[in-house]
This record gives sequence, C-alpha cells and structure tokens, in this order.
Amino acid sequence: MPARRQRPEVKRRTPRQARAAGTVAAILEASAQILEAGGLAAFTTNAVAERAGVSIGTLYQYFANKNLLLLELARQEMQSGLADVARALQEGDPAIGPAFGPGAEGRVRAVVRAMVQAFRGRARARKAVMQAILAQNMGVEMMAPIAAFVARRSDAFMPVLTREQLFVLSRALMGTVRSAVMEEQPFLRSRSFEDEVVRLVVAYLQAVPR
Amino acid sequence: MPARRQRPEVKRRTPRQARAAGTVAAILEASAQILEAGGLAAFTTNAVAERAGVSIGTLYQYFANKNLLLLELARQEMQSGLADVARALQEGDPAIGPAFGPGAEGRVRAVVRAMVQAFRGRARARKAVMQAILAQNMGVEMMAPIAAFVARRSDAFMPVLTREQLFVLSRALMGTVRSAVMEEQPFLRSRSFEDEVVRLVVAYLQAVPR
Amino acid sequence: MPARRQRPEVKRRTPRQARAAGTVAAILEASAQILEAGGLAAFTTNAVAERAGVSIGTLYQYFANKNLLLLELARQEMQSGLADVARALQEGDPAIGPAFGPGAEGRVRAVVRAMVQAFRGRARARKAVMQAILAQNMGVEMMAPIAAFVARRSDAFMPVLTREQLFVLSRALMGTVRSAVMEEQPFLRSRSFEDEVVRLVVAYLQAVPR
Amino acid sequence: MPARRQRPEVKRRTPRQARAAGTVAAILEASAQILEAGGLAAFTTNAVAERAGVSIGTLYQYFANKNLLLLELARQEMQSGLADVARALQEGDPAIGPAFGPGAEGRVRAVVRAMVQAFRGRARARKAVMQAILAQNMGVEMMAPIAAFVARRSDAFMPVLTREQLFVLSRALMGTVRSAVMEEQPFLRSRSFEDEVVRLVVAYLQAVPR
DNA sequence: GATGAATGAGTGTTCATTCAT
DNA sequence: GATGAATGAACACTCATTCAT
Repeated sequence: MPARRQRPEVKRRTPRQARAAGTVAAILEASAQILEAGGLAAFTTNAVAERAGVSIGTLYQYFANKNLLLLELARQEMQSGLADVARALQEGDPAIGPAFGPGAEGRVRAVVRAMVQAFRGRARARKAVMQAILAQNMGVEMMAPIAAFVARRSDAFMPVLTREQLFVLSRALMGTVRSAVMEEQPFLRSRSFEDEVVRLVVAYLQAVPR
Repeated sequence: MPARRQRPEVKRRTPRQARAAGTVAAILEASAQILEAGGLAAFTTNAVAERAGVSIGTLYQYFANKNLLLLELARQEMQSGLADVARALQEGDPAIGPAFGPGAEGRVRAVVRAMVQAFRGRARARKAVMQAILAQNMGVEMMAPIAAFVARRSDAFMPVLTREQLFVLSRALMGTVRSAVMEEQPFLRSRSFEDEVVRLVVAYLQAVPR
Repeated sequence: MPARRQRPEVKRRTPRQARAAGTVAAILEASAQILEAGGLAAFTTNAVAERAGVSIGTLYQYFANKNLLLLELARQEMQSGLADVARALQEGDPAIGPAFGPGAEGRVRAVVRAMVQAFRGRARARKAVMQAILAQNMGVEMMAPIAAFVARRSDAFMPVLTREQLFVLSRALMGTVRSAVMEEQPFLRSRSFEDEVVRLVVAYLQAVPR
Repeated sequence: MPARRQRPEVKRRTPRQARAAGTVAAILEASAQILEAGGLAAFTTNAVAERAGVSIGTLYQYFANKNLLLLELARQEMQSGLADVARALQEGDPAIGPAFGPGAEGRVRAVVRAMVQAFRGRARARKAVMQAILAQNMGVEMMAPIAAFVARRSDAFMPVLTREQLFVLSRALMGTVRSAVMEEQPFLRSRSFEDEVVRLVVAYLQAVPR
C-alpha cells in the first residue's frame, strides 16, 4: 500500500497531558539537534523519532507530516527571537546606558544586539529551518507575526513610516544580520560590525522626511 | 554494485561539435523552466532531461551530477546580473539623467535599478537556485565573483570603505531587493520603492566618516 | 540530491518481533534462489525483494546494502560447511569404518567427503557468492574463520605443520574440490575421484618430514 | 533507440593492416592497465577507449562487445603462461641443475617455478580476468587449451594418469598457486613454499599405482 | 496510546552500445 | 575507417508514511 503524501490536516493531537507535552518537546528538541548536526539533509522523520526516543508512529501522532514539524520549529524560533527584540525595544540594554537619549541610537543598538543574539546557537538549525520555510513558500505565512509585531511597535517608537519605508528598513536590517550569520562572518559579534549596522539604521531614519 | 568512481571533475565533456553546444544550452534552459514551474522539488535530473528533449545519459555527459548543473545555472545568473550592474555603474542610466552630479545619487539609482532588473523574470528559478546554493554552503564560492567585483569597483567609485562597511552596504542592498523579489512585493517596480532603497544607500554613504 | 549518510553499520535492524525473523529468512532464501537460478548477474536487490515477497524498503531495513546481504549469505554457507567438516573430523564417518586406524586415511576420507557434501546443492549460488566475495577482496576476511578452524584442529589430529605446509595442504584440497564443483565435473561424487583426493592428502602428509 | 545487448557475433574486424594491429594492441594494453589499476569495476569500454587513445567507436570496430575484449585478454594471458610452462617442461631450468635426474623432481620444480613466474606482474588484472571468465561460465572454454596442453604433454613426461588423477594433480597445483597469488601470501616467491608445492606433486606422482 | 515492521514511488547515476557525421 | 554525441534500460538505495499488533 503506497504511502499517501499530502493530507491537508494540520495537527493530529493537541497534547493535553503532561506526558504528551514532554513527548512533543522531545521531538522538537531532537529535530533541532539533528538539524544542527547534519543540516536539512539529515533531517528525516525516522532520525528525529530515533533521537527523540520515541517510535516513528508516535511522532506521527503529534505531527501529521514532516512539514508541520518543521513549521512548528520555525514558529518557536521566531517567537523567541521576537520576544528578545521586543524586550530590547522596551527596556533598552542596561549595558548600553539609558535606552532613550538624544536620538534613537541607544534603542537601535539594543535591537541590533538582540537580533544578533537571537541568532546565537543552533545556527545551522536556524539556517536549515529558514531554507525549508522558504522552499515551501511558507515564508509569507511566517512573515505575518513579524509584520504584526513591527506594525504594533512602529507607532510607538518610530516616526510613522510608509509601507515601503518600513519594508526597506526591516529587510535591510534583517538581510544584513542574516547574511552575516549565514556566511559565518568572523566579525559577526564584533563591536565594529554592530556600529555599522546601527549607523545604517540611524542614517536612514534621519534621512526619511517627516 | 555500481562502481563509484572518484573523479572531481566539474564538467564531463566540453562540446566540440556544434550539436553538443545546443544540447548543453537546451539542458540549461530546461533546468530554468522546470525550476520556474515547480521549484526545487520538481527539479530532478530525469525531468530536466525529458524537458530538454535529450536522454538522461546525455545530460550526464555534460554535467557530472545534479549539483554541478545547478551550479552552472547559478554561475550564469550571477554573471548576467553582475554584468548589468557593472554597466549601470559605468554608464549610469541615460533615462535617469547625468550619472554624475552633486552626490552619487544618479549612479546609485542606476545600480538599484539594474539589480531590480536583474531579478526580472524567472523569479522562482532564481529563488530555487539561490536556495540550493545556500543549502550546500556553496554560497561562499558563489560570493567570490561578487566580492571581486565589488572590490574592483569600490576603489573607483566609492569612498574607501572598511570591510564591515562594505559588507553592511552590500548586504543591506541585496537583502532588500532579494526580499522584495522573494516575497513578491507588489511595489517591487514602483518608483517609491526605488526611492527608498536609494535613500538608504545614499544616507549610509554620507554617514560613513571619511 | 540524496543525503548520503555515513554509518558503517553492518545490519540495520535486529528483528525483535517474530514477523521480522521470518522476513530476514525469506530474504536470504530468495537471495540463494536467485543466485542459483541466474547467477550473480541476476542478483539485484529489487529481484531479491520481489522473490522474497517483501518490498525493497523492507530488504534495506535488514541489510544496509547489497554487499552485506551477500556477505551474510557467505557467512551462512561457510558456517554450515565448516560444521560438517568439523563433525567429520571428530567422529569419522561410520559408513567408512573405524575413523582411527593405521594411518589417518579414514579421517582424511571423512573430511574429503564432508567437503564434497558441503558443496552439494545450490552449486551456482555458492559459486556466485564465492565470486562476489573474491571480487571485493573480502576473501581475506572470510578466510579468518577457516584459518582459525584449521589451526585449532591441526594440533590435535595432524603432525605439526609449518605455515607453508598448512597452506599447501589446505589450498590443494580446497582447490581440487572447488574446481570439480565449479567446472561441474561429472565424476564429482564418484568413488574414484574421492580416492584420488585422499591419495593426494595422505601422500603429502607422509612425505612431510617430522 | 535502445542499445541491443546480445549479438552473437564474434569479432568485427580482423586487423589486416599494420595500423589496425597497433590499435588492437593499444586497446588490449589499455584494458590490462585499467584492470590492474582499478579492477573489474573500473573496466568500462569507455575508459578503455579513452586510455587507449581511440574513440569508443573504434573500439567497437575491433571488439563486438565487452566480453570478447575480456576473452581476448584471457586468451593472451593463458597463452603466454602455457608457453612458459611448456618451456620449463622441455628444458628444465638451467639454474636448477639437470632437469632429468633420478625422480622427476627437477622438472616438477621447473614447472612450479614457471607457474609462479607466470603470475608475476599485473596480478590484479589477471585476477579480474579470471573472475570475469568464471562469472560467465566461459571457464570451460578457457580450459580447453589447458586440457589439450596437458594431454599432449602428459604422454611424454608423466606416467599415464587416469582422467581423475590428471584432474586432481592439475587442480591441486593450480589451486595452490592461484590461492597464494590471490591472497597475496608473502611467501609466494620463497624457496620454502616452492619446496612444499614440489613435495606435494612428487609425493602424489609416486603414490599413484602404475 | 504506543510500537516498529512494512511499504514503494521516486531519485541520482552508470555504462554498453549505436550511428549520423 | 574513425569519431564521439546520444541513448535508455537498469540499478542501488532513500524516506515519508501507514497500520496491524
């Protein structure tokens, strides 16, 4: 009997018991580990189940297919990343000095630093997840929370930007950090790199007509 | 038990007869079409061969494996893109007005426009090629010609930038355009988008200390 | 682009359920049948799976690759062959008369007969397995159990032989029987052939200086 | 159009011109080199043609298929081997002393030495050829010249042996030398090994009733 | 709920052989 | 006679997914 591949079902079971939650967590952790160790190529459902210490059948009880597992992973990554950035926006980074000074530089620096931090650890896993998401054109879906986040924040902290300006700003920032991570640039965590990213954002914000 | 020979060759046969050149072109064209139509998932060597109207054996006479076919495709894309940008840098775009004015704005605009143009057509194919290249960490190799290109040009046209500055500038620019293409933003070809990208670059260049 | 994992595993899954043990047996039996019917050329993993009545995937769950399947087959053959010869050495063959008489002739005859017997049935399969083993230079590995066996026995029953003498004796014996089998000589099971092989061994053993 | 595989045609062209003879020689030499370097797995018609410096088409003009090329190779090897042994039988080896003494020992030693010599050089190639010949059950055909040779010689030099005796003697001898070569035994060229092989043959010949 | 044995369509790749030029 | 581009059947092997126990 051939295995049917595409069934538009989203999630099989919502873990309601403690044991189930542990199982799901184990599967997600195993996924991240495998992605980190061997990239997308090593990421097979059988490998994940084995490393998670559950049977392949159990895995499929919680994730209807491989994609949804990947998607859940992406959702987690993104959430924690956004949370970090949100915290940075709100508090500033105490090590930087007062988040609000003359000019937004302190706050911008905090955000940049939060983004770089967000990419720390599990770089290969993150990269692999990104690729997979892109490959399936789920990039659009994944962008929704970011867009919502930015829209919510932008009113409060930034001069009101047009759609295009918001796009250019966010993608330039993301693109720079993303490239540094993916290309594994040695200066990723250096102060001089951070300085330049901050310079880019601040210069643009000042150049925008109000 | 097939004999797995180890020949690190890049290309199997260099076409000597006229017929062969056409075959190679057909294979590359078929690759692009399939990538465009079905993304990386549809890109199988058998599919390519079929669409190219050649046998699978013929495909393997010219490309030792699937990766090298992809790589060749990437090389072509990159070359034509770089050529366009180079032309823009050198000439400016006559439709924009004098390329050299007070401030580099004209030239910058030409470059931005060339980049957007370079992404025109075959967006999915380009995207898929990018993904594949990234996935195999051949991104580093593919970056070499870009780096060389930028280094060559930067002396002549830009204030001398540090390594970090060059990185931030190029990746912010690339990232913005790339995102607009991949997310299929409706304003991709709009003047207002172009304006903002130009604003970003010019603002940064002016903010860099000399 | 299939992910080529590197796991130097010998066997993929050790059958834990009763069903699995039957499956492995079926695969090995199918292998022998196919080898017997069509030789090494017909021995494809797909053909084996089909004849075994399992899917190709199942075959690969138990044998990581074609070679290991062949190797397992060889191990089985060898084991049963050695066991027969061992029994012959120990007991002598009651049909021959007292195993220990003046001169070792009775015992030698028992061994020769055991060897010929060991080659009975599935001659083509045996031949094919031999070829494959030789072709991959795993002959050395397969010789280890034989060498160990001979060394263990030789002390007890034979005059102490030098390395070269042991080699000449064993290979002459093996070579003769092997050739008779492979060339499908009509006199393979005849008494006269057995007589000559026995004569060879006995004559050599008597000629060796003590 | 599919390539038909089996055409019972023996040889395409008999080289009548000097150039053709050179081509055939080049192809055979290339075959031996490739076999020696990479074993049977590396022995592809395309590889042979390339190394021989001729086109694949030319190769097929002289050898209708791969098997016949292999067969021709085997024929050559065998011929030169038999010639060596024949010379040894006739002349004895001057280094050994008079070939004819009391007992045939001198002559036997010369033959053994000739056989070991015949296996010198191109061991892998020889092995691969053997395997291929065996695999196709052409062993029988290849045995014909040997049988003829032995039959012709045996009258002259040996006591008249029965069919079984001739078989046992020749296969024991062949088997011993063959094994030593294939297992790459370190004592292959040693005097002590030669002594034991000689002992085996002489002992058997003396044990045969006349 | 959990297990893991089984499935089989699908993939990349090879290589003997042909035949138009 | 020679060339080499083209052919395509055949093969080893993978892995997402199912379902009987």
